Amino acid sequence: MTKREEFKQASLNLIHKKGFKATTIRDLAEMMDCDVANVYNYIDSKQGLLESHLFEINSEFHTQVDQIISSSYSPIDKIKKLVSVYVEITITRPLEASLLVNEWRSLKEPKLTEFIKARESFERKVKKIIIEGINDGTLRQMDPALATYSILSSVRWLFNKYAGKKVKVNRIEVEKQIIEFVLQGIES
Amino acid sequence: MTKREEFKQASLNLIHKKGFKATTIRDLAEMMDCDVANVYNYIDSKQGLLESHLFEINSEFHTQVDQIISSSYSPIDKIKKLVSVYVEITITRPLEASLLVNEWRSLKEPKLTEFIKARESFERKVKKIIIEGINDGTLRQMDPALATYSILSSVRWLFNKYAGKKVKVNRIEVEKQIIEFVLQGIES
DNA sequence: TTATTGTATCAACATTTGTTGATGTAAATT
DNA sequence: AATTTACATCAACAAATGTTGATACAATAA
Repeated sequence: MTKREEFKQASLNLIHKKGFKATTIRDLAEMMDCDVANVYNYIDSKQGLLESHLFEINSEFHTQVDQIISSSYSPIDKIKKLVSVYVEITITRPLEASLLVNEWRSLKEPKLTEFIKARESFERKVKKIIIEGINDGTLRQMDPALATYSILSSVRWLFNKYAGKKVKVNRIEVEKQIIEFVLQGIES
Repeated sequence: MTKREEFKQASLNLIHKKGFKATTIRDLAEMMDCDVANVYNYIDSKQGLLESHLFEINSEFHTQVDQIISSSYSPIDKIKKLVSVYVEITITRPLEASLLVNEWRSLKEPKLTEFIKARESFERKVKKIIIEGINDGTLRQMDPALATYSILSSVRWLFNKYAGKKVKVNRIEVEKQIIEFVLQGIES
C-alpha cells in the first residue's frame, strides 16, 4: 500500500473518531508519524480531503441506486434492493458510510449545495417508488414523505452499530431483518 | 423576556444552523448585537453552553421516558407512548431535539461519557420492552437489538423535517403515521 | 545521465478563537 | 441611601490552526 493510500485510510479513521472539524492537520500528521507540512503531500487542503472522501462514496452509492431505480423491479422489490445496497455499503465501508451521515454538514459552498441537491434528488426518487407502490396497492395508504423518511432513517442508523466496531455480522441476516421491519413492522 | 433568555434562544438557533463547533463566541455576540466580552455575562464558557442545552432537554426527555417504562402499559402501548413523547418533544422543541441528535459529539469528558451512558441506559430500557413483547407474543420474533435501533432511528429523523422549518404539523397525525409504520410496516 | 516523482524537514505566517481584566452605568432590591 | 444585579465597552492575550516556501534526498522513469 502506497503512503498516499495509507494516509487516506488513516484520515478516514481519525475523522470518524474525532469528527472532521475536530480533526486537525497536526492530528493527521501525528497519526502518520510525519511532519505537519508533509500532510500537504497527500492533500490540497483540509476541505479538499473531506470533499474527496464524501463525493467518492456518494457517487458510488448513487450509481448503484440509479441502477435499481431504472430497473423493472416492482416497487416493493426496489425497496428491498435499496436496503440491500445500503447494508452492503455500510458493512463493507462503514467509515465512509458514517462520514456520509455525519460530516456532510462540514462541507462549504458550493460543495455543500451540491451534496444537498444530490441527496434531495435521491429522496425524491425513493418517494416516487413509494407512491407507485401505494397506487398499485402493494403498499399501505400512507403519507409518502413520511414513509420515505422513515425507511431511510431505518437504514441509515446502521453505521452506528458497525462503524469502528469489530463486530462480525451476517450481512444477509441484517438485510433480512431490516427488510422485514420496513415491510411488516414489529407487530406479530 | 429577559436578555438572558433571549440569548439562550438565539444561541439555540445559531448552533442549530451552523453546528456547535462552527459557532463562535463572536457569532453569538453579533447575533445579540453586543460586544464579544458581553457574551460571558450569559455563559460560563462555550462548552458550558452546550452542556446546559443538552442536559436540560435530555433530563426532561428521560424523565418522561422513565414514567412510561415503569407504567403498567403493555409493551406495545409503551412503544406507542414512547413515539408519542418523541414526537411531542420534536415538534414543540425542535431545535433542542436536533441538538440532542447532532451535537452531543462535541461534549468533552467527563460530560461526554455521562451523556453516552444515559443514552445507552435508555436504549437498554427500550430493548427490554421489545424482549417482553416478543416473549408474550405481541411482537414478531426478531433480533431485539436491531428492532430497538430501527424503531429509535425511525423517530429520531423527525427533527430533520421540523427543526428550523415553519411547517405547521398535526402532531396527532404524525404520531399515528409513525406508530403505524413501526408496528405494521409499509406493506398492505 | 537527466528529469521527475514521492517523501522528508524546518521555520514561519496570518487568522481565528476562547477567554479575561478592568471599568462603567443604569435599574432593581435591600 | 446603599448595595447588589444586569448589562455594556474596550483592549488584549495565549493557544490553536490551516497553510506556505525553501530546501533536500532517494528512487524511478526518460
